[in-house]
Amino acid sequence: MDYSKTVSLPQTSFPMRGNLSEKEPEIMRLWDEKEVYKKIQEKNKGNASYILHDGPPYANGQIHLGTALNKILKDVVVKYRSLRGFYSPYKPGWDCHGMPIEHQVFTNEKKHKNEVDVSIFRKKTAAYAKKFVEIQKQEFRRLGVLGDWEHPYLTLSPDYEAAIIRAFGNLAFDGYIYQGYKPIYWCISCETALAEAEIEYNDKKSQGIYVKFPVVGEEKTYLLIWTTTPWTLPSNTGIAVHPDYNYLLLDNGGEKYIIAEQRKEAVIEKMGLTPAVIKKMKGRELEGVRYSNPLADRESRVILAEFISSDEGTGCVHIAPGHGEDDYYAGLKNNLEVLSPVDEKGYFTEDVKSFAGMKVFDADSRIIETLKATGALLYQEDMVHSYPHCWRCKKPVIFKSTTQWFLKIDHNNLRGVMAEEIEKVRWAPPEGKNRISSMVQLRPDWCLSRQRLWGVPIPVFYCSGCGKAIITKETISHIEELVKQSGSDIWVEKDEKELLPKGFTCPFCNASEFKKEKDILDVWFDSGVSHLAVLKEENALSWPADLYLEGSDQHRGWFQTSLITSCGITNRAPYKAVLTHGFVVDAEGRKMSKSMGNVVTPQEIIKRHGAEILRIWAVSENYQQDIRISETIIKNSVMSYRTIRNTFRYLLGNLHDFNPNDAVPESDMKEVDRWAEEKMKSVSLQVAEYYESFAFNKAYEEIYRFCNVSLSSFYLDHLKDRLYTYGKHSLERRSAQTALYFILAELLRITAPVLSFTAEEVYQHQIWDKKESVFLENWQDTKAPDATLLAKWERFFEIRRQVLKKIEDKREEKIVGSGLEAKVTISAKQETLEFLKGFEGLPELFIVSEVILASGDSLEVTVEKTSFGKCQRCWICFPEIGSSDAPEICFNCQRVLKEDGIHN
RNA sequence: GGGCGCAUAGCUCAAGGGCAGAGCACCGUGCUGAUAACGCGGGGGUUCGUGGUUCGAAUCCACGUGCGCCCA
Repeated sequence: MDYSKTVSLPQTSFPMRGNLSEKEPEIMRLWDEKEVYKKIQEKNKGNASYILHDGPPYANGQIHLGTALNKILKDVVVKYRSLRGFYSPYKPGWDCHGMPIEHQVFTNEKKHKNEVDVSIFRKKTAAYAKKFVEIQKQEFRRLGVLGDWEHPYLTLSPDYEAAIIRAFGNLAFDGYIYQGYKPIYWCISCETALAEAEIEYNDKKSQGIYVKFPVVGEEKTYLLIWTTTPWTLPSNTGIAVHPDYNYLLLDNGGEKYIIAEQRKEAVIEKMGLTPAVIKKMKGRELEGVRYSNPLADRESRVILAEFISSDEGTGCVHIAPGHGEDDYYAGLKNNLEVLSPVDEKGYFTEDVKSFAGMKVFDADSRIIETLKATGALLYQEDMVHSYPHCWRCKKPVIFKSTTQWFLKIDHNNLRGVMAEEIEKVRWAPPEGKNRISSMVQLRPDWCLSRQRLWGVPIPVFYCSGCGKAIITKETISHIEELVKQSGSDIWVEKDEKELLPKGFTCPFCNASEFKKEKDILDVWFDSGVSHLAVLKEENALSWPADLYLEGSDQHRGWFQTSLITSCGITNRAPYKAVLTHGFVVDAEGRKMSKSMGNVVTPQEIIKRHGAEILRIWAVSENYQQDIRISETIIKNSVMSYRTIRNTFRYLLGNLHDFNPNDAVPESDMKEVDRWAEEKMKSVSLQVAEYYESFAFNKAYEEIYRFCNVSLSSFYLDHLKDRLYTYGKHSLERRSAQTALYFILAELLRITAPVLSFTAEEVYQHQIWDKKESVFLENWQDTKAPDATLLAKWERFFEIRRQVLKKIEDKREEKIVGSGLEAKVTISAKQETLEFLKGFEGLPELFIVSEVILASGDSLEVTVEKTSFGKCQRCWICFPEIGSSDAPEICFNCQRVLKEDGIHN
């Protein structure tokens, strides 16, 4: 007889292979159709809330692995919290204004800033941004991220823009906003001021020149300076020396030079000079020394500064406060004049007589010629150095001074408030606190002005009568209202009369004619007020956020801009905790770039393996460092996915004829089944702890090891006999199924935050009572596991390992094949024997046919081939097999067949 | 150039002064009632390098190299 027909083998329609790239979209449809996200919120409404505020990705281009990683991590956090019963809505957002989009649309249109109708152009940039919002939205959803995708926040929506205007107004009323003349990065090609974030450093070829600045009143005595930007020399209004350095007066046969002692060797060697030292003095002694500018009819003086390098130059530093940040601050301290005789396109203005009309970079060589001609040039060399470039057009930028709007960081002790608030925030990893602290300590005022088209206008009017800037409660709330109704385009489309309240007159001079500001706000201001525009505006959300979760670059970006606006307006940080992750790099740890050809996209991984694999990758790496990705790493994720999937399949398959009503009370369960439940509980608690502390890789590993080690290699393997060959309704089989059911339900819940698609797929395959989605389940508050029981079994596993090893030895000797052919003899001390006797069914636990216990001095395991015959039904060897009572199958199986009504 | 951080098996991660470990991959093997599945066993390490502290260093210190982020 074919006894395989009489055993209870696993049955399930849950396929072994995931076929994820096709299956996942089906599951997404299920989530959509059943409105799972909405129902999760309804389920948890009224409970304690946990708000993760989404940092808005920039609505430009398709998502990359970095954005995918970020969204997956956020999703894990939110799903975990939601399963735990927290009210944890997730409202995704997008950053929609700004230069990259503007630049892209200009490129598409093949037009320049000055050739477009601003109003029409802004419609195009808006359309462009919205297009990518849709594209990215689909891509994010494809990752399995649940959220309020129907109602995301967009920084270009009228409500949001109105919130920006209001935030700017509030900061202005409190005195944080001022107009300043200050050097800023300026791209002469894009004709715009650039934020620090818009700068990238690349190598640039420059002329390094050594220039003699004649000391007034001293015959043929010169301060020797070194610069790599000759064009800034006409704007020189000071020379800085370090107060503590030694300076030398050198005699080079007629001419005398002043340079720092530490720079002497390097400088004279380069120029082949052999001067004599006439005098040595401290830098501070030089303060106030007057000199004349070889390129301008101007006298200036020597100042002191600490930032002077002893590694390059001459120790005498050319200061042009209009063309450099250090220069600006040094000048500010010493009351130096700020000159910036350069127009928006980078041409010298009439203020520079000899070079007016020349582009600054072109002027370099003319200036060098002039210096040469007048004998002011001592030395000249080509050099390549790291120099700031525009991130868009990749051309070198300049420092240029213009009138701009600033947010003052030291007003109202804002810097101090920020420092205090930083202390209260939980930074993960903790290094983040240090990082943002030092940045906040050192950061300059925030330049908010951008000379661009695509953004929120700076809501300021200038009185035509007195020229003063107007920012009043009246004007701001009027503009805010207009923007709320019509969007910020109204600023461009309407004239001043229409943008101001009826009959508005200048509070300073009563005039009634005004000019509106043309600049727009830095796009970082947009996202920097999201906590106000989104968290404070939406009833469903709350402020401050429980968590911000972004890449570590946002210490300088969003974490900081949000902190500034929040502390400025509310005196508090907008977040309670900040979690950061590193950057995605290739297999060798190098960053991905098109030119390196090492870019991996989420789209291709999803297509080949499914989003679930990407989710596994995201959580199984230690995301606080750089996160590598490669074929091998993805293969690893695929393999571990299969293991977990198969575990689920096996659980489902062995529960096909089980109903929760069949569950056996705990007191009637076999001890090993109780062990399995206790083990599950301990894993579950551990995993919750890991989720709680954002240690997702540890959570995943815990789950994986449970499936692989506890279940697959021991518990499920040993259970086969009981599940397959015992009576269908027997207590033994039901006891096992009771444990399996418990484990399946628990495993689904703890796995769902990560393996969302698969958990849902499994959940839908359950045949008993269930909710519409696994995400509508509630995480059970697990009781502490029975530690004594777990410890007892740990000791058993030690012995089991030795038994398995001995069986393997005999297998190599070709004495046994299957473990069921083995007879195991364990000799040990009495205590150990007693311990082993405490286990019911040792042969089943070792998956062998015979276990003999014998006393001995120490633990010793011997294995031989059993002399019994093999039962044709359960494959275990029994002494009765071959006898007339049991020619083929064992007594147990005979009884089972009778019980189950099967006759042979 | 400066600040912050990272570096342990082919891969992902443990061990934070006391024998360098797990899972995967790989190799071998068993089973054929989880079968593109499952079980068992095995090999695999200059703990990035150099120097120091220490009875003892992957671990602490210094310097260096490589990589990443941020800044100049």
